[in-house]
Amino acid sequence: MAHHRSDVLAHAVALLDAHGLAALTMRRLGAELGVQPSAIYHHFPSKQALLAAVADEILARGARPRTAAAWPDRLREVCSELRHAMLGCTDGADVVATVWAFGLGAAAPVVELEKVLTDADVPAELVPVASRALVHYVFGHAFEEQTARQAVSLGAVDRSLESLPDFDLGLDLVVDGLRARLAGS
Amino acid sequence: MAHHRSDVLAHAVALLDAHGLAALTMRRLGAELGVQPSAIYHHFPSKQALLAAVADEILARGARPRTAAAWPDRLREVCSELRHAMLGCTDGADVVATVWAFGLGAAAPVVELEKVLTDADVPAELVPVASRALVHYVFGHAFEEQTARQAVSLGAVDRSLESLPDFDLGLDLVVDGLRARLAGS
DNA sequence: ACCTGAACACCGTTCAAGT
DNA sequence: ACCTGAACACCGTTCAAGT
Repeated sequence: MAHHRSDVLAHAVALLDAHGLAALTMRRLGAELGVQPSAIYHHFPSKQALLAAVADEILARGARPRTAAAWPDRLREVCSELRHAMLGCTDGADVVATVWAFGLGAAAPVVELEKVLTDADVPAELVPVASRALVHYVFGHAFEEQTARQAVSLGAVDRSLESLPDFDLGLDLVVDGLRARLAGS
Repeated sequence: MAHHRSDVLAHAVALLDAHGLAALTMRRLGAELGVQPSAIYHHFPSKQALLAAVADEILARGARPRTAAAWPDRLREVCSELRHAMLGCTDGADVVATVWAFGLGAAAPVVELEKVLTDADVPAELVPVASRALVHYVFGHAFEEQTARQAVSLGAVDRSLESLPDFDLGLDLVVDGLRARLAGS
């Protein structure tokens, strides 16, 4: 039977979540779909394009309602959603951060952060810097957490995970820095 | 003629810098050394172990003298050195961040940041959070900058690089957040 | 100590051809 | 529109054997 782009994408996300990025292979994905590897190229021009769609799907699945009113809380809401969306899928942080850095997708969180900052009357020249500083922190934190957990479970390293720093506290450091800058202007 | 571990490592770094992570292959590295791929396993137990050594070497080559006295400047000095060390080698940010997250190496910058923070009488429970927030920012920023540059030069995407945010300004956001927290205690 | 040679179990991508 | 089958040019890793 014939598949659609959405079928291929759904199976790709399922494969990623079940067995990690190393297992998300055009050949394994083909096998999962009962199809030759080359058939996937009818739906996606390259593996990179497939991964970009996977990254967007991971973010879409992590969407949550917005409730906060004050801008610091709105920033925390967006960052927290981004973090949980990535942690919700095996190797999610790696995939999303890479796709975003390549400029191929996963841009929604940054766009939303920029909107929140603009709404908060943050000076225009500070908006891109601040929004990027926030996502750099979120990506870095989630990537470390996810990778360290895998390293331990693979037995590659005997690292204590208790000392993994608190996400919210570090985030507040950036938010507070921004707040201090606003108060001073 | 026989090679030493240091020869293999030097050729690995040269290969990475010249052609990127995708080209740093056990087979290509063997060819570069005039040796069978399997010979490399005499010097490194796995490619992961080789990459860990490469990451440490990238950091070692980027070492600079320390001159700052005040703790905010000392933090900036360490972060700036880390950033330039990674940007100084093709795919350096990717390699260093991944090795560090796996807990296999590249730990020196975090250790040094923790020392600076401790010297500055930052509360002990804040030291690991703050040092990690700083490296998460530096890794995220450098990875984006390096990856975006590659994407553009590969023609994979037509993204303006002018809007790449200023590194120091974003870093000051985190430092200021830390400063605000100290003043409040 | 350092390396060869061969094998095993894989990759992404292309492309003519089929339905 | 969606897929097959075969090919091309690769991967990391293991292991017995050589010097």
